Amino acid sequence: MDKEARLQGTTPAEHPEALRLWLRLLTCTQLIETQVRTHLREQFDTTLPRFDLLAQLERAPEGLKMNELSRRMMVTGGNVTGITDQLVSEGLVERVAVEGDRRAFRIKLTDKGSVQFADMAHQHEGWIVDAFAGLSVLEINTLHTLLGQVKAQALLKNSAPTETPTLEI
Amino acid sequence: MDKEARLQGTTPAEHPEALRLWLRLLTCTQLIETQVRTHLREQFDTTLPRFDLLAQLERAPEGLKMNELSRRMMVTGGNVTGITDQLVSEGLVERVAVEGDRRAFRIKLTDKGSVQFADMAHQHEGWIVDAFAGLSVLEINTLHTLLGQVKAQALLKNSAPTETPTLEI
DNA sequence: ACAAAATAGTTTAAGCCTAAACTATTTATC
DNA sequence: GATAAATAGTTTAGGCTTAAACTATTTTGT
Repeated sequence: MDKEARLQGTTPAEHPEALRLWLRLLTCTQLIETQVRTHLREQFDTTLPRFDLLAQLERAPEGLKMNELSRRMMVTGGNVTGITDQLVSEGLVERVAVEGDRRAFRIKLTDKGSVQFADMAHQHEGWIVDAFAGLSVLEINTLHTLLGQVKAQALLKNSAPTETPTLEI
Repeated sequence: MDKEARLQGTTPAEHPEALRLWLRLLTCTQLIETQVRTHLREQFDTTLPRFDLLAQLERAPEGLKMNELSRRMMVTGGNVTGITDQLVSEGLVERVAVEGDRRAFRIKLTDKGSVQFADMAHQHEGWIVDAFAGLSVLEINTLHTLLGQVKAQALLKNSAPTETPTLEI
């Protein structure tokens, strides 16, 4: 928390627009997330974090190390350990030893996991398209661009001086 | 889940923009939320759900019933029970009997809660202003409007046929 | 009036998530 | 080479969240 940030932080009720936007952003995310969670539970008897982990692995055919998964999913390492344990016990992912570093290993999708994820991902895309069905492609892209600026600003603050999360593609 | 929604849902990889936007929306919300949680913990030794509950009460001087709090906070009743219990034990809110309905009561801010919240809310606004410091007021308002359309669409789907959440002001 | 249904709120079991402390291994430094 | 520091991952304690089952009370329908 540097001095400039603290000064900004103490400015009172001067920008009601920002607060209003934040509440709306939160509402939108929460509404869509709730829908996705419900669909995942009802149609696939699974959860969003499990789906997220599989989605990360699907884009990394050679597998990912735990700390890489943790960074990309933007959650703590301990959290990834727990979710991975479950997916391993369900036979959807596996831990593979890393050559030359006995501390680490890579998490990889199994064939079973790969098949199962493909089905879920297909449905998932439909739910998301539905969620934004009220917007034109142009509006969607405008939103994406503006949120890009929000993201850039947030990354400045969000410590992690060495690396940047890549939840997104 | 009506037939039309299912048909839309099965449309494959036709709108990559929607998925991309969703991931970015999620990233932005998560980054800002993490910052707010960290600030609340470090500066006030409290949590976001506790802050949220107080914020709802602050706008309702006459207090709110549990189901009303639950609806506005967009969380389940059981959740509100737990958070309320803590805030009661900290002396920040109180349960007040409702005239003529022995099942219900109102949750109200205590004087202590009111004072404590005022301080937090002031800081909180600063953190949020900082989070959107990369955008002009015009851009903030554009985002707000576009997200309004997202919200409207999400509310259509999000069941709750009788009432609409009001997390926002 | 009374039984059935609805409503207000709580409890329970299970999963998610975090920060902090921990183990094991590797890398850096002298 | 021996020690210190850094890194990879796990464990632990505690809080958040949910869905479903539960208690108590009120409303509805007859």
